[in-house]
Amino acid sequence: MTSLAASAALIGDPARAAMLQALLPGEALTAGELARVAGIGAPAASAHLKALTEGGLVGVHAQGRHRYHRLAGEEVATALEALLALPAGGIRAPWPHGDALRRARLCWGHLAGQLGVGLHGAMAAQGWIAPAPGGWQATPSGEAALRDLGVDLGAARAAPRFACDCMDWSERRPHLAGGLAREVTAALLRRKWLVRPEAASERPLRRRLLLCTPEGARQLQGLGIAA
Amino acid sequence: MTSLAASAALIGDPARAAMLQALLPGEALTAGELARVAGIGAPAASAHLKALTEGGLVGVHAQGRHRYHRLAGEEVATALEALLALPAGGIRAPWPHGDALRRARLCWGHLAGQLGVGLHGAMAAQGWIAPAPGGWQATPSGEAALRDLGVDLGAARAAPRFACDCMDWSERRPHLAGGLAREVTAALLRRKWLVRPEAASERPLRRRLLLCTPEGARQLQGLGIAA
DNA sequence: ACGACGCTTCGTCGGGGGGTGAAGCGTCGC
DNA sequence: GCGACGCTTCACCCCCCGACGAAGCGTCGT
Repeated sequence: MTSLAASAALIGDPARAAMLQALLPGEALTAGELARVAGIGAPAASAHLKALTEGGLVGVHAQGRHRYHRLAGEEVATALEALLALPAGGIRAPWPHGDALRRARLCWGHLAGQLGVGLHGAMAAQGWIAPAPGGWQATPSGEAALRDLGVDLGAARAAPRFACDCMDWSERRPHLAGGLAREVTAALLRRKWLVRPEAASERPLRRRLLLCTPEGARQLQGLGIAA
Repeated sequence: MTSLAASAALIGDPARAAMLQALLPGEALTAGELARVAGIGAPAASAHLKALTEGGLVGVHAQGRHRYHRLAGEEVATALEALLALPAGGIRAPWPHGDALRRARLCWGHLAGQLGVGLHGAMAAQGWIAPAPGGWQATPSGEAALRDLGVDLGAARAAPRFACDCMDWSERRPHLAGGLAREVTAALLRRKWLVRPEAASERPLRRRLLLCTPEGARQLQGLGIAA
């Protein structure tokens, strides 16, 4: 079996693909979480994760009775994103976890989903951020606008990365990540433009759900972010 | 089935992967050629090609009783290259077609394989070529050196693309493509540094084999190309 | 020390997908 | 027009892979 076929076959199983997609944002997830994401039982998930690990696509880190899995490297994320960019039969498969999660959710503490991608585009379009080596920097006018929004730029700069792209698995386009993205998200939550649902379900994906308030929708639309 | 799993599963079959790999350089191949490359019968190849076409990975062009297949687009090549860059079990699978083909072969009329990749690196390292939008340009000193080699730069510039990168599937690194690469290869063949084997086998891959003469190995080594 | 919990391994089963051979269809060459 | 040729479709078979249940192992909480 050639290397190409082996790698692709590893990703090509629906359960493994769901796991990898869940790992794409960079978070490390436990075997149980990945089993629920993939919609399979623990034994099947264990077998899949073993295959992914032995295939060099996933790295494992044992911590107590949990085993945390993450993508093995940058090339793996690159390959997954390249595959996500393919037409795949021409029809975008419906995302099984509902529209709400696709609309807005947390990804490493920052906003992802339609709103995350929209926010990224709007910030770039309005000149709040400009490309910089390894990511983005804030422009002077952007700093002023962000401060008006209540963003703590000092906290944002304290993060290891100020602002960089993070592939959004539901939108297939990058949203903003890094300290800036986290602080912007925090500011939007403080302003109650976004809220976390009351009863966070036990399902890991649901725990990341964000809801956009009517006031938030109005304000974000005013900033040029498509509702 | 999510889009990721569907695309990857399409590539993940050994026969389909072999076909896609054969199409990676950009050449259009007939169903029969692809069947031989994949080592399967015509019916199986037909089914695989139908799946690849319906999946949007491959495009078809009927010409007489032949049906020519090529990769559907740039994104497909990108995805394949990203997958080829993965460790795939940590071990590079042995290339079943022998070392000779990996060492030097034709790819769209230009040199590929170890020598192709090495030539590309040497030309860049010695400042013969410099990055340009969409590919490479020849520097003044490079033009002189190339003319000394007997390269017809006029013919090279007449090609639709002068010089650009082409992913080398055996080396996993780019070699030089475009009009310049084709003319350089022609010059090396004229100088008998490279020769085509006497009896070109009927197997399509063997038809592209190039052999490096002792004189050629010496000369190329003098140019900084690893033997 | 005991049970609860997370995860893995083993054994077993079932379904789907890839393979071939035979047949059918359209195109090329004499 | 006839066979040769390239390719596709059809029917069929078989193997492999992924699912689950039960059991085992190690870790955490009390």
